[in-house]
Formats: sequence, C-alpha cells, structure tokens
Amino acid sequence: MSGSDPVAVTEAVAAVIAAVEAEEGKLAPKKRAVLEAALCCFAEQGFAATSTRSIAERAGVAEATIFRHFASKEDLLLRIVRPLGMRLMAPAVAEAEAVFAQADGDPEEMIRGIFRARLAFADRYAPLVRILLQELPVNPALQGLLQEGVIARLARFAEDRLTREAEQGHIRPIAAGRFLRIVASVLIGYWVSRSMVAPGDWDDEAEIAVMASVLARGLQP
Amino acid sequence: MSGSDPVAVTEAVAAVIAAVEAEEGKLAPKKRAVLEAALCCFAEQGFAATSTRSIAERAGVAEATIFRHFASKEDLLLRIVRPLGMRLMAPAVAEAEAVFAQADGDPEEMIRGIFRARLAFADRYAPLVRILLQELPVNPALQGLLQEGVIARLARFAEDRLTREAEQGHIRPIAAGRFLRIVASVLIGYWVSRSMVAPGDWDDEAEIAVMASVLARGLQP
DNA sequence: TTTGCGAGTGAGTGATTACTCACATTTCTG
DNA sequence: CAGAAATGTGAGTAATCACTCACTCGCAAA
Repeated sequence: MSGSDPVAVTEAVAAVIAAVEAEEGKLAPKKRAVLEAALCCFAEQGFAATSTRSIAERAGVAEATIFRHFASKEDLLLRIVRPLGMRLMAPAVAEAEAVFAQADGDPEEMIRGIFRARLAFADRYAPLVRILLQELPVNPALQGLLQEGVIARLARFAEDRLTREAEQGHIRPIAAGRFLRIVASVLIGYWVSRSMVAPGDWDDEAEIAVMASVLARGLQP
Repeated sequence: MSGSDPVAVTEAVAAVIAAVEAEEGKLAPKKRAVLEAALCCFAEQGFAATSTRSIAERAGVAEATIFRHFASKEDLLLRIVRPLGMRLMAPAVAEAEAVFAQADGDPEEMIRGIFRARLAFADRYAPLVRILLQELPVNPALQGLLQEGVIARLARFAEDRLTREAEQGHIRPIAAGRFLRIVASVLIGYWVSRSMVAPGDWDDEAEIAVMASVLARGLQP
C-alpha cells in the first residue's frame, strides 16, 4: 500500500531488464515499460489482484501491447520472477559460499557476513522479494525452484564447511539443512518485520549483531 | 495444491463457526457451509484468486446465499480471519504467557514448551494460518491487528520474565521484541518449511529439540 | 519506390466477476 | 393457525476480466 522505495524499484527493474535483454537482445521501449509496471503492480497488490488493464495504464501503453510481447499474464509473472532464481540467486549463492569459505574460526563473523549481504540483497530487490513471498504459498513451480535451485545447492556446500568446523570443535555438529533453515528464518523474519509488518527506524547493524551473537553462541558445541 | 488435512480443516472450521456463533447465536446451516467453503478456498488459492461462484459451488449453495449472509467477499474474509486474532490468538497468548510464568530457570524447556504449543496450534488451524500468511503482505488491516493485538501485548508480558531471568544471570539481557522476533522467526520458518515448502516426514520432537537448544544456548549470558 | 516487418493500438471478444432483486420456502411467534 | 421474519434461490445486472484482431505507423532492405 505504501508503495516501494523508488531506488529499490529501479534496481529490481534494472536487474529484470538486464536478465531479459541477455536472453533476447535490446528490448522495445514499451516492453520495458510493461515489465517495470507489472513488477510494481505485482509487488504492491499481488498477482491475482492485479489486472492487465492497470499494468497497461501504469506503463502508459495500450492493453494489447502487453499481449504483443507476453503470451499471457502468467507468462509475464514468470518472465519477471525467473531471473530472480537464475541470474540473481546464483551470484547470491556464490557470494554466500564465499562467506562460508572465508572467515575460518569465527562463526559469528560468518553469520554477520551472511546477514549483511542477504539483507542488502533483499533491499536491493525488495519488490521482487515481495512478489516471491506472496506467490510462494500458491505457486508450486516457485516452491520447486526455491527448494531445488537454491536450498539444496546451498546445503550441499554448507555441509562441508560445517562438518569441518565441527571436527575442529568450533561449533556443534549440526545438519546443514537445519543450520540454514534456522539462520534463514531469523533473517527473513527480520526483513519481513522491518520492511513489511512494522516499517520505521531500524538499526540494522545493531540488530544483526544481536541475531548473529545469539545464533553463533547457539551453535557452540 | 495438495489440499489441506481434513482434520485440520474441521478444527479450523469449528473454531471459526464457534467464534461467529458466539457473536450472533446459532448459524443458519447454509451460512455455516459458506464459511467452511470460503475458508478452504481462501486457504488453497488465496483471497483474490477465489471467486464467489467457486465458494457457492463448494458450499452447495446459490451464489446469492453468500450475499444474504455476508455484505461482500471482503466481509466474508474478515469474518473468517477476525476470530483468529480475537478468540484464537487470545488464548494462545495467554497460554504462551503461562509458559513464560512457569519453568523458572530453564529457558530451553520454556522455548520447547512454546514451540510445542504453537506448532500444535498452527497445525490445528493450518488453513487459517495459511490465509493469514498469504494476506498479511497485502492487507494493512491484518498487519495492524497482528502488530498491536498480539506482538505488542506478548512483548509487554515477556519483558517482565526476561528481565527477571537476566537479573538472575540465567540469560543475557535482551529486549523482549528481539527475543520474540527471533523465536517466532525460527518457529514460523520451521512450520512453513514443513507444511508448505517441503512437506514430508519431519520428526517434530527432534527438530524442536535442536531449535530450542540452539536458541537457549544463544540466549546464555 | 515498393515491399516486408516488428512495434503499437482502438475497438472489440466472450467469459467471468461481485453483487442485486423479486420471489418461494421454511421457521419462529403470538 | 395466521402472519411476520428469516432463509434460500434463479435469473438477472453492469462492470471488469484476460485476451484477440484488423489495422496503422515508421523504418530498412531490395
């Protein structure tokens, strides 16, 4: 309802545009406008509650123009969301893997690193994240994408680091799936609180410090 | 997509029926049927994607019957969701408060108690919880209800217990809001994983033990 | 200059939307 | 038992839905 931070919108739009252009070359200007408008509408009202008419109006385009470039409203959604999994999540996962690889011996700093990076990521692409959170409960395709494309891959990598740390006695032995779920839950819970439930003044660094401290100590052997 | 556990549906339906009957006496049978059908439809497809026609068909009722008993589709949603805040959350909050009050000196057992109770609650009223999770991002009224009616009240109560425990050196000093957010995040993350993202075989007691252990140790001074 | 083509659109399409209304039927009440 | 009130519905309503189609336009190759 409150609308989205224009900076974040621009970032998210730019990312989606870049991803689509990588597939099919330079986009027609009005196709760009449709993507941008749809992204905002879906993020604000949800997919089902958004009409193609309102997208067209926001884009300054005839309704027919939407269907020249996209097969259906559903196709438009997928075009917007798919890059999130493919092009955005992949570097994000790699980045998280880098955090796992570094920072030997200090799990708390590792968690802080993950939190800072993922929080910046979520803020950068806030409208996309919002769409993802809304559609996830009703869209099995998205559930599968998230489950296999992100969680499973990340867990496989984290497993190595975590067993190594556990053998050295730095942390308690814990399954990677559980570790990731707990850390991700705390992170997502914070993001949702801060930017959806109770927007206002939040001291990210202080909150991250508390969350990382609690989690790191919780993981001690 | 998988549909809801019929037992859970019955529980949730019974709770909503009971709440509405408490307000306006015995319900007309078809009004009951409408409430039940709407509850299932909203939980499965989301509010916006559910048509009044599909509700009527599922309820075995004429579409007009819906509007004899409910002013609008939106009103129907609120009638279903409001009891969750008022009648269901209130005992839940009281129950959580009881957990806070008991179990002095063992935060881990306290957290396990909270987890067991809230998990059972969420399973009992799974369709309602599903609706709540789906509508929360787009419905500011629900956001306010949750924020002020549940979180604020619970935080006020938890504050006492937490400062008391902190003074005795059992746990580190932590703001109640942060404590609740972290615990709730882990709990919700688990519930969503278990019953929405990756349904399958989960050993609740084992998972609860891990989560409670991590959180309790994380809260040590 | 002609021809072909992708971009863009106004004016529709039938289907579906939430919702209404006149009227039948059942239930309650005096 | 009479009559009022509550419950239920078939047949609508206008509006909106996602989507189509015949068409124009600007532009570039032949």
